[in-house]
Amino acid sequence: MSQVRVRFAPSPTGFFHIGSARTALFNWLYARHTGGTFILRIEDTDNARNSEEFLNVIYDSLRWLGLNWDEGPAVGGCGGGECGPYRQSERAHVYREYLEKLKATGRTYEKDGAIWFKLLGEREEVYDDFRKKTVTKVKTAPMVIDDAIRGRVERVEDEDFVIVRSDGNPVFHFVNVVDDIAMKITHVIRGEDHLSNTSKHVALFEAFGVKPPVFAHIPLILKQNGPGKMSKRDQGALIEEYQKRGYLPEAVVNFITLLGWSPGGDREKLPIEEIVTLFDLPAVNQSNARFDDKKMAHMNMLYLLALPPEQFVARAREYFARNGVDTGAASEAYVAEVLALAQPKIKGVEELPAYTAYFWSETYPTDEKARAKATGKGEPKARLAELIEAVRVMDLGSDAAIEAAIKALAEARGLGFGDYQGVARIALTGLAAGPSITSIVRLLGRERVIARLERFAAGL
RNA sequence: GUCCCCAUCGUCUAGCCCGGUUAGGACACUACCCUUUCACGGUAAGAACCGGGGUUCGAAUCCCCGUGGGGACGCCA
Repeated sequence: MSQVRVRFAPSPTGFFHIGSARTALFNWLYARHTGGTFILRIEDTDNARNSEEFLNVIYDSLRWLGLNWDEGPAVGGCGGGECGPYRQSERAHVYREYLEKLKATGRTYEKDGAIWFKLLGEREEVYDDFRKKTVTKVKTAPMVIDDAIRGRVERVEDEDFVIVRSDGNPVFHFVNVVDDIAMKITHVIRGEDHLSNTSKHVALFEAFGVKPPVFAHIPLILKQNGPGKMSKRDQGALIEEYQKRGYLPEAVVNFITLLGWSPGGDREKLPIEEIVTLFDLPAVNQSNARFDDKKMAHMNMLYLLALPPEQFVARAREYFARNGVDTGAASEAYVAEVLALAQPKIKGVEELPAYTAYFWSETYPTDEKARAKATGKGEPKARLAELIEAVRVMDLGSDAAIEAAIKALAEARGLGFGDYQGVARIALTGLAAGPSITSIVRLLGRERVIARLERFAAGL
């Protein structure tokens, strides 16, 4: 059995979206599963839409997701290889060479300054009512596509098509096939939107006298709301966005793996090594999947929860730095402790700034609804006054000590812990929800706690 | 319009290939439990085999038709 060689061939014409990410991922998984080679090829044949910025987004997103390429543009330790260059804009000489080969077989002709690929068969002029023009139809035998996911698919290709534009630039169908031949690609794993193109590609492979690779057309990702496939403009479509929002790449990878593939049974969260072991083409679904941001967020939470605290803190710090979240004069240890406290409570790192604001500064927003609710019943002023007195002499050395002190206070008055917890929380944090009140008191320290309680009581 | 692909809870899916299940899990939603708030966790509930024909003792599973969804029909990729 020859070595598996797969390629991911994006074109840098826009931001890197989730559909591209999954195509890249499935190619990568298949390469890793089979011990094959994962090639990155940049399809930047001149169309005036390519940009260096988008190219970097591709590199950046792939690396963030952990999809390292074995051959391709040399970036950050990835890439290199025998079949370069890997940017189509640098492969003009290859296309010229293959074009000559094709010309020699008599399968090309010129028309309107462009070079066309000639199909074999009887021809007739037909008026196409849909496209409102006369076209030349060719009676050809159906092209057979051997698809690892869909089985045998037949499609009739019945019109010649352009392979080199009148400006001299070769067209996608041509360069795609030429590069797949030149790079010895064995499996073409791509989105189902290419299935209809595949008959063109098979015709080209045959014209070159090359056995076509195994095709594997994976289902599309549909937009969450409304009809159609996910596009770059849809909510949650861009990989960059998850990166910015502090999602864990492992979680994103795990989630998109599950869009169109399943390890079988009840399992969903599984380490990438295991996905690599279990992944195979025939197990890929044939039906399109609708994107679901809630489930994505849930997967992220699962990974966040499982992260060792030091790692969580490191990621959170990085997020803070990137987003200019100011932790004031807080010490490293204090910041780490606050973040670790938040880890099991939040769904995503992006919630952190709002969730922890009161730990960094004396000016933090107050949730007025929560304030009204917390102070609307009982005797908040009295509870606050009692608490202030208690805190003055309280042992703040541990959560347990604080808890014991508040419980003792409550008991002495025939009240419950909750009678103090509620007002204390809104006074100290401005929020209805958060970490345990004992931890908040301990971390804030006596002075700040008393000051905040007094200030809050004065406002009642 | 033509061609191609697809069809299990609202969503992602297991089961389908190799017919016999109380059709399973997860997200979301609801209730309850845990609890010091909020989460997490736990328990429970609701929720699906697109329709119609076949084949068969028996069909989610095999076949056909319909319908629905998606894609392609560029000198874009």
